[in-house]
Amino acid sequence: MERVTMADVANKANVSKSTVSQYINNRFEYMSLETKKRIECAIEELNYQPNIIARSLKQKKTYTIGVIVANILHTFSTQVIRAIEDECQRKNVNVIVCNADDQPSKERKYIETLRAKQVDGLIIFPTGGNLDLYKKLEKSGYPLVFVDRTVENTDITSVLLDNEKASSLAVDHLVGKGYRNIAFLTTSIEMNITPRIERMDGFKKALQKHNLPLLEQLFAGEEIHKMQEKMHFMFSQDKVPDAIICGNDLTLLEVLKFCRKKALTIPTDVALVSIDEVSFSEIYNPPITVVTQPSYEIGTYAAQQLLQKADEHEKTEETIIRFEPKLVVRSST
Amino acid sequence: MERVTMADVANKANVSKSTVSQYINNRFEYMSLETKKRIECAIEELNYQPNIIARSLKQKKTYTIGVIVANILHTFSTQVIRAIEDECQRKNVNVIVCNADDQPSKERKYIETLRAKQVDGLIIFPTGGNLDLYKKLEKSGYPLVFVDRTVENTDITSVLLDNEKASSLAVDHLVGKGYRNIAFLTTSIEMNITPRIERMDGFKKALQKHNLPLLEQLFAGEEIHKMQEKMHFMFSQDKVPDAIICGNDLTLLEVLKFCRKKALTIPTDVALVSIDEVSFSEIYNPPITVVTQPSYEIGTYAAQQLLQKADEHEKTEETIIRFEPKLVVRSST
DNA sequence: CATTTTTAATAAATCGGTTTAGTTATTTAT
DNA sequence: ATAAATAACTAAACCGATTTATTAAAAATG
Repeated sequence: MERVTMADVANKANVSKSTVSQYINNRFEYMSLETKKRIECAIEELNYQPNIIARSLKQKKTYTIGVIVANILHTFSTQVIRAIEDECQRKNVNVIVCNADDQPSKERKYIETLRAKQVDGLIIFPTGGNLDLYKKLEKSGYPLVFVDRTVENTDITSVLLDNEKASSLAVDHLVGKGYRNIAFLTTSIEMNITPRIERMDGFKKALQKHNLPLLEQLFAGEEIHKMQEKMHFMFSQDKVPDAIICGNDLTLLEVLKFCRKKALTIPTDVALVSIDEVSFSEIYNPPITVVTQPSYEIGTYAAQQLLQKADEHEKTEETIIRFEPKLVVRSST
Repeated sequence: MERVTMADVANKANVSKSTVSQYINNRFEYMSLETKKRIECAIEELNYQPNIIARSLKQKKTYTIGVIVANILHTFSTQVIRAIEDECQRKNVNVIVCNADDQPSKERKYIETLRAKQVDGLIIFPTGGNLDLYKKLEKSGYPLVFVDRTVENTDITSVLLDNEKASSLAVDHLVGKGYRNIAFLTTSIEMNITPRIERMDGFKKALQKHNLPLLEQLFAGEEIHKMQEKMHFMFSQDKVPDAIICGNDLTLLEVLKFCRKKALTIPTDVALVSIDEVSFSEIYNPPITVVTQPSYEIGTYAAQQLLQKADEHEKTEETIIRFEPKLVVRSST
């Protein structure tokens, strides 16, 4: 347990700490070959490993970034995180992931502890509930990138999907297939969460584009545990939907649960399109048509943006970067 | 960006750094109420936040643990991680999660960088490929807990499922339902990975218990990308399986893919039991019978064990802790 | 009133590195 | 032969906290 320090190495090799430090940082210019070898041996023998904490303190860099995800349960979140981690590993940066569980208070706490831990920057899937903090971070020039969602009244770089287009792709496809009573369902839109709002808007615009009526009972943003009830209501109206667009993966699960309960056959009783990919879309009976996000690209791009900011400490010009959704047609439509 | 330090607060409040430190650590005993208030104000005004890096350096504690998961793609892994994070949050400890991607070299690298980062302990889903390092850590008394897998020739605390029982539950159930040609399929068993080996063994023992023959062609541990081929082979033999036990969730996905390709109806053509829960088991057509692990309990327990070791720095007595699997019968059998 | 104890606070060492400004000794240039 | 340049190092300050030993003043005790 007794850790070996640089001083121990210096002693053993009969040089000063400074020289060992030079060695550790691969600055061999001012060091004889003989010295270099002695240090090498000492490190080997003592099994020395530098204390990164000490280095971080002096250098004011931790080579660590934080990721605060609003809700880790979304498949999209996990994929983006995966991409961020890969990109950071390439750049030799560590990642600490925190899940805010959709609670602004948790998000706030994580932002604060991660800053206290001196992480070099933050990638946040913002809950939207901490505008003051976001602004404070922005003003202080702290490296910050938003993913999946934007926050109004800030100029923080945000990397996200062209959500309206995603809805439009789904609607175009369904209309093309002859469906006319298209419903749109998503998780709660109370909190002004970008993708939900934009996908809903995109849905409405797309319906208008096709000259389809906008029926109140055919779209809803509802909390997950009230969704069954909501669908029950939808299907008890006179205009029963012949197709449903699920605003995200969690919604899809609820819709499938409902279909199973009501013994609705897909796609004959009702067609289904999910925005966001799910693990089982290909192997489900029937396989499910989805609009996918390029989540890996989004994550990679976000990480690159952040690392660039953390490195150069300059603002990058663009503030909102949109990625293109893609329709993958399967048998649920 | 210019960070406020304790010295700044001390200046503003007209006290020494020491006193501010006492304040930060809630040791108000030797401090007048007046001083306390002055410090409070100064902190408020300057918006001071302690630098945890500096604290860690002195205290030799980072209040951070590392989790190195062999393969993050398993549902089980993500659930365990979730539990670990929850437990650690309760104890005000941060978690850094790393994915070794089943590669011992990556695992080694992560162990080393996390140690260099001075994390207070490690929870590892071991790849099994770094015995020397495991032993070194064990010998040095470094807090360490294994999850999901054990490693032979070490006495490192391991928290895992009673895997043999899991297989036995599945077999008992299938035999009870009248299935006789039961196949067992899992991902590669080359690397001696505990759950795969034990589940396979459990499967064989259970067959023997029921006096069923052990047919070579009805069990396999195969790499994921060769699995379709393997199943093709299985189903081209004279004794075609009437039931398949999937050794884990990734295997289940492959089996379902195969069933879809070959238009096999579940459970009439072939019954299915999956060891490990998946997100879609309830909503699949048909819903899938699974043997679940108490992954949340496993994760919580592992975290508790580790935090205890990190705190008290004593060995806990038990080395292998097994949790009970549970059969959840659905319509795939 | 002198002495001890308690209270309230501080100076300085420390953690384990990095970095800057020197210091020798040797070599090269003048 | 002397000055300048270079090679090969090192001492000491520093990062921002914690902690130990110490001090000065006030309060309690005999």
